[in-house]
Amino acid sequence: MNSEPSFIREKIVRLETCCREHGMPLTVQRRIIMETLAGRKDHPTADQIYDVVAERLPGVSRTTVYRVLEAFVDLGVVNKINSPEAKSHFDADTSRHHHVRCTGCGAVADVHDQRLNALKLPTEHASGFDIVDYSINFVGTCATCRGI
Amino acid sequence: MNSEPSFIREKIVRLETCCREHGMPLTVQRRIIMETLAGRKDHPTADQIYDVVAERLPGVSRTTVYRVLEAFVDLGVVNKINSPEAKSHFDADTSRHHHVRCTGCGAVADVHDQRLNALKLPTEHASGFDIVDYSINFVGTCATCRGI
DNA sequence: ATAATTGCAAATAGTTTGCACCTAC
DNA sequence: GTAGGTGCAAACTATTTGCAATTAT
Repeated sequence: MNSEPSFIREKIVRLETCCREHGMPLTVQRRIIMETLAGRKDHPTADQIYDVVAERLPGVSRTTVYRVLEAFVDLGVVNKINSPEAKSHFDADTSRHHHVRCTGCGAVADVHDQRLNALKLPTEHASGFDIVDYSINFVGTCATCRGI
Repeated sequence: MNSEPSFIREKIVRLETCCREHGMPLTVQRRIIMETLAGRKDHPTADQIYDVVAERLPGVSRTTVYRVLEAFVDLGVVNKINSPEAKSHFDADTSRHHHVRCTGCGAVADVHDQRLNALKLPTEHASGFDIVDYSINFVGTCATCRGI
């Protein structure tokens, strides 16, 4: 219908590089799963991605979607997001950013705020952890759940 | 063997109050599940709690442990912790604190640091969320996984 | 007394695995 | 050509549900 947005293209290019570096073939499945995930601003579950992918690629296996997403996480091109629900959510945006979760409906939105990216890492923490990164989970209520 | 540590007693007292306020009977199961969870510094899963509780209370049902923990979360006396694994972890410490997760083995430790509790909440966020709280997930490597 | 909770058994949701066939390089 | 990926069916893990029996207040 129309040409692909540039941020999706960039993600695919990065994936191509990554796959080549790791001797992993870039299959149709991998390409389409990445295009699908990169095109979304929410943080879909594996199953939600599967549903969309299955339309463009009839016959894909749910298994493949799970495996490919896991592979992307291992490659570092996709992040797995913690959620109080049982299922995993995925995010193709691997730059440092944070999330707000609505206590009402569970919706998640990104929080991009430079001031939050300068947190001083607690180095040499008491329990002996070597801390390298962080992300903040904000908790609140979304506009819909506040009844606005 | 010995008397119960005071922080466990305090938790139980708080639970008693909470149950009374909500017209919920304080059953043996609830008491023991709370004692078990409050006595631990790691962040056990429902199943891990079940295993311990089952020793003191032969015949408890796994179902009950799941239900009771969920009830505690609803009461606000226990927190459910997000984890990249499929299973939920629980924490009887509901004061504001943060967590570090080891990328190697998945171990989680608490991070208590006053300086991290003064973060300015992004109010009236672009996406219309009303933000009321937050917690920080640090990511790093634990001493064991660093091979120390 | 009685309203709520518990235990059981069975169901469900999400995810993983083993293996034969297929495909990108 | 060949290493690695994919699809299928079945297994598995974590969690939930309906319901009759039980218990705290």
